[in-house]
Amino acid sequence: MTATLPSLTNLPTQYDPTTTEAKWQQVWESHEVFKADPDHPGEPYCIVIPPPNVTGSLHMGHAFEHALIDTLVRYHRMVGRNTLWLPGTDHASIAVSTLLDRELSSQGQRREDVGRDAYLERAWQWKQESGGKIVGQLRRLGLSVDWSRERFTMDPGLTQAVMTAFVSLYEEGLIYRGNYMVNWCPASQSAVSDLEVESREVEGNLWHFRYPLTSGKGYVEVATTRPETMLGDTAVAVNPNDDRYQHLIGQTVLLPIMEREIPIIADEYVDASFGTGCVKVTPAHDPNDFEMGKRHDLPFINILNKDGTLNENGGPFVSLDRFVARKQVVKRLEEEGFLVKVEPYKHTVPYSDRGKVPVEPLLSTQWFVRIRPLAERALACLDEQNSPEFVPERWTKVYRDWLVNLRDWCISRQLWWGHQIPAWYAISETGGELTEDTPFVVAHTAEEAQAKAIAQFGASVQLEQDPDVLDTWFSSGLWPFSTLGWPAKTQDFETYYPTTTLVTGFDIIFFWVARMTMMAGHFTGQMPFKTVYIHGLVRDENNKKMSKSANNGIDPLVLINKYGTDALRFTLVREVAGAGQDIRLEYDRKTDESASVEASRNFTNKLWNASRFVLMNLDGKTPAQLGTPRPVDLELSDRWLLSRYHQVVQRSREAIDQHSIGEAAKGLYEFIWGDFCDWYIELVKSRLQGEDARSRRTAQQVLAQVLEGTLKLLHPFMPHITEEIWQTLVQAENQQYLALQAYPTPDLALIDPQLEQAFVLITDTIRTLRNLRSEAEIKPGLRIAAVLQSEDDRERNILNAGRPYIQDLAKIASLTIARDFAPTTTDVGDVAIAAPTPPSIVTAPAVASPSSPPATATASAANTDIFLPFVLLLPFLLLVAFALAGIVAIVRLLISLATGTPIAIGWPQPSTGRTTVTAPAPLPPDIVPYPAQNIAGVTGTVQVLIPLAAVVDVDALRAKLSKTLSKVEADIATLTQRLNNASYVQKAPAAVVQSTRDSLAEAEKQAEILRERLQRLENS
RNA sequence: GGGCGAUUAGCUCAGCGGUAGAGCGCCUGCCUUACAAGCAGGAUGUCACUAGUUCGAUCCUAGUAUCGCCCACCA
Repeated sequence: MTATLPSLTNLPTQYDPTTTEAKWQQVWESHEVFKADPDHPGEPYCIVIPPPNVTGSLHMGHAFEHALIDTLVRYHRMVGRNTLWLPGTDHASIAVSTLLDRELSSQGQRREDVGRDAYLERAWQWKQESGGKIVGQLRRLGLSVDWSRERFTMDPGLTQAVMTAFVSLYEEGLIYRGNYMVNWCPASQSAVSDLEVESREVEGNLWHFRYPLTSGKGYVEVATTRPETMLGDTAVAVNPNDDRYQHLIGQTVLLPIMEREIPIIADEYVDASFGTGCVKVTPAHDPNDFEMGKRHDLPFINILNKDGTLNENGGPFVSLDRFVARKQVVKRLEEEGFLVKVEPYKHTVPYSDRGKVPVEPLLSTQWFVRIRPLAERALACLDEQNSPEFVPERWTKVYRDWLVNLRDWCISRQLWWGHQIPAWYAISETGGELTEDTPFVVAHTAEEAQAKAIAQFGASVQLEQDPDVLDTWFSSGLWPFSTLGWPAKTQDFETYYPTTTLVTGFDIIFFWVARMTMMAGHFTGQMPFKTVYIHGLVRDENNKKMSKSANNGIDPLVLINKYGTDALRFTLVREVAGAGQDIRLEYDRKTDESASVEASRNFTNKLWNASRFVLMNLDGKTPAQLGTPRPVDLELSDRWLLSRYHQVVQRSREAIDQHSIGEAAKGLYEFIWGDFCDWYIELVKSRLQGEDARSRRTAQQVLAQVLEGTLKLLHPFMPHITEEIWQTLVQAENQQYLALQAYPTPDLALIDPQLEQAFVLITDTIRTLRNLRSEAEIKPGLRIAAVLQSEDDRERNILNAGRPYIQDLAKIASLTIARDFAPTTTDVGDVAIAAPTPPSIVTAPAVASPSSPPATATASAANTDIFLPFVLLLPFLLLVAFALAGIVAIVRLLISLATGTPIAIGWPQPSTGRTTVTAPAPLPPDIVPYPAQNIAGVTGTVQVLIPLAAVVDVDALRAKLSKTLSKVEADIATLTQRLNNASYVQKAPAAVVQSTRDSLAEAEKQAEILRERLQRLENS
């Protein structure tokens, strides 16, 4: 047994998440509880983890995302699906390279100094040592992943998949190599993809230059934000329709400094209305100019080295850094009179995502994926089958628009850590050097490449593998199927592919989701997942995006250590009701406290203590040993709780099925804290302590049954605490886990809205009584008398059925339920002393329960504080009442008493149950005298009175009644107005109109009661 | 320049055509034998603004404002 059954009396009153969570994480993993089995019955349910970077450490985004995924996965596992959640990590080429390069440079070295092999050795060593950090931290989240299937993007199997994909795409002409303009990051000295570039708005300048016409007849004026690029200008362009410059087209200008004669060309790209309408053209350093250069067959002059310094084409500025050169170019142009003006100019500059420096558009030879065919296929799946389906739906458009505009993908990176490109160059064909024109072969392995090359170039061929590695996202794009064994047709792949749901953030739709759908569409012929659940970001306490650079991250481990994993997870998940919305996490950086996580922690504690209470009252029996309660034994509160329970079962399942995970979490919170703890547990206490063995047993059965079901319902959200309690509750044998139990199924026959509605009358009455007590400052422990009056038979029946509950929870010693008050007010004060001995039948309900001491005892206890003559007077008053009441009432009472027939109540019973009410009370007297001194409230059409010796504060009471009355009168006005509206009555649904009529009737009754109350107050 | 989201109690957020909800915070009273990480009671809102649709709008439509995000090659 994993959870020893603790001595119940010694269970701590505070739940300790730390040891409990560590214990279950260890047990689940070591017992391989979440190991998937392709032969398991049930429809497969598979999620692959969005692989975190090996460089990473756990941040709040991970915690949030994994909390969501784990909730889904655990739920579906319990629902009976054949479930696999596959974990793993991503090699993060650029991030790791940056890290290692920095380490090297701190030792005064560059990666070239140590060499590729040694560098990679360090990288792997680093991966072994610190790469596991994130995985260890993930374990603290208690995820139900299958660790036996953990993958890393550079595992042999996944590398095999990458090679297969590359070679196949190459052979199909979907990968090509060529000299094109790429985004060059001078910091990492590598090409980066369009996606790895972010635009930043900067306060820059716009420099205006004059380029003299070669003809000597004047100048053209151009403007630029990057003056140094003028060194590589090879043309000036104007719009072909720009009348101002028609005569210049075809002429030339003399490029200052470089003294190069360059043509004036006409190109549609130029916007005649912007600036002077003349544009300098630098085909090697600007994407638009590159296109113009191609259109007009201009020379491409590269002026930059890989590190961002100027090369030999930079003329006098060779080897200067690009930004130093910029200043000097401007200075020189100014000196030579070519600078027209400088104006401040706000514009966007592309920055490298990783390197955090401006990228340079640079011509270089790179590998590209021809993206259109792949994108078109993904688009077809989306348009024809809405696949994948995005939740929330609005992301579909974002995804779609991106695919439509997608351009070829540069996949080569001038780095060493990653999948080295499987292309081998026949350097022997180009004098032993690797040049742009060196012929090459593409192959899965070096051996295969050798064979291919020999066939092509002869036995003496010398090969050299392409030094570059692939963009990390190339391998990530294969993740949903490479992790399942592709390209091999493994059983895992056959069973779990395509996966079910991908859960990720919107920031990753382009990077990852689209790459996966494109790759999967091409290689597997289907979309890799059925749905994509897009969640929002976790923002900090100031609603700022958490980021490393802002240093505003909130460490999940700090909160886990303080409040527990379950509390943190529940907080994150319950916040997410509006799916896809960002969530804000409350946090105090001085104390590392979070009010919202604390609230969830308090909830775990509430569950813990409620469970303690149940366990302490089951006589050491398990739910199974106690068995299911017999329907005939179920009391009103039992049936109410079961109705509430089955409703929450139904709602939880529906909510999770619709990805409304937050709503499910909140529903469970309310059920557990509100229905189960605040009401049901309080209601059964007297039964558990009482002498009615059958009632006690039934209460135990219901408690046990509902607690166990609730633990199952809550388990996907709070896996540790529920497992811990459940193990104890059921005294689980070895290898039995809550995580593997069946998720509850609602029994719709037990959901009884009418019964719940009736119960609300009882709870509202209790609330009203408590309210009155509180306002009259009656001591909380004091048991008092109270009168409930309603003309409605049904209401009185309900109240009578709920009599023990009302007496227990509102601490009422003697409760009178009356149809009406006697027409005369009696001054009861003096008569009280002379009251005769009470007939025993009347006080029976109060005496029945040990928790309700006899009225006389209460009254004597009350004497010290508030004199309660009414209690003593009751018998006498009742005699008066009998006299005043009609014969009918007496007859009814006598019949009821004589036959012992239970009083039927006015709502339908479950088909299985007998129509009984267990409340032992006799039929209440119909008419009672009106207590002269009292405080009163109203709920529904029930008048609630507490007789007092003296009303403490008449003014306060009057004010309160007046306030309530005016509120009710306002309601009456609105409702009347609505009902007087003919088109409303005509057009609105009948049920709505009826409920309006009911509301009006009730409001009018309330008003009547309140007016009468006020009237009596004035008279007293 | 396009597109998206948000705007509801002091704070964090649910809700959604039929008389406004929760948690936290606040006020009052309680160590009531599961829980003070708790219990009971209480106060609090022009549902951003303006028009429209509707018998009826916090909810639907169209604008406006503020905040935030994404995308975009105007030198």
